[in-house]
Amino acid sequence: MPELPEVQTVVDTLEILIQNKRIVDIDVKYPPIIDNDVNFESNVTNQQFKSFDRKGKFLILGLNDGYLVIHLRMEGKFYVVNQEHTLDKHSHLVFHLDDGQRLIYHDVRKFGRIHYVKQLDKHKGLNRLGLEIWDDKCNVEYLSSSTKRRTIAIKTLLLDQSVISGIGNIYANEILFDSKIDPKLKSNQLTDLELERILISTKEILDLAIEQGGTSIRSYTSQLGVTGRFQQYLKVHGRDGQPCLICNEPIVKEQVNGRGTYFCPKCQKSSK
DNA sequence: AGATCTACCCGCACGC
DNA sequence: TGCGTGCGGGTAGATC
Repeated sequence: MPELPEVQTVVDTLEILIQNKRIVDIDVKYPPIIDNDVNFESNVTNQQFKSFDRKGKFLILGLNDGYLVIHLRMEGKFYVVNQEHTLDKHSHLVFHLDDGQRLIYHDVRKFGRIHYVKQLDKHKGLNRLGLEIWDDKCNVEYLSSSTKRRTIAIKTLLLDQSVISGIGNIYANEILFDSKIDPKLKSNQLTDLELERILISTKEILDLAIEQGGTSIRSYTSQLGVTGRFQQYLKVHGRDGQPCLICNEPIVKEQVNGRGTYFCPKCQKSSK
């Protein structure tokens, strides 16, 4: 499933494949993918792809006028294919490009959303995002301003995109294992030292994951022919029942706020 | 008002 | 083989 590093991979790949290509026609095969009203096709047709960015897990494709703000959610992906390519039933949106190729939005579970906006500050989801981990302002003071008066589990807080943007379930599990913190610990019980460890682990893990092209789990590949290699670095996610790589204690899986949570009960034991 | 919780979207994978 | 259920990112709306 695409998380921040996968989205970055998609951005980088699309920039190479469709930079300056013009959209000559659009087929919307499954309209709920499009968040806009009926004007989507007329707003977007005849525009070129000019810029390629990411904010949190949102993909931002800049056009001559306005932007496509895209969230791939669980299984959204893009393919660039030629005219002969046969579309399967999960291809929901087709951009016909001026070089004869087609940009396909493919999403088995139809969870992804694509929104056209004239200005980026008009997009609700983007406006809600907190700082990126690489932002100089994303320090212990910033994080503790969120944690100190909140009682939700620290793992739930890490998944809150309005605090630090871009951390998904896989990485939240990996970050807390790396920083040896109990995922169920209440946010307001963490010390500044522990918050500092979280920030360091988050940066290290996301940097490595981006370098490795993201994580491919289940069916997800960011682009035909591109497969993430981060899965081989996963230390706890999906390893329930298997020995902890540090202490050999079996990794435990529990639900925390409805999300699958993997941790080592020994290494990540809370003293509180 | 702000924090937290719950339901919802959807289709595949899995287990009985 | 077939049916029920778990899964999950973001958001809307309910509830505390």
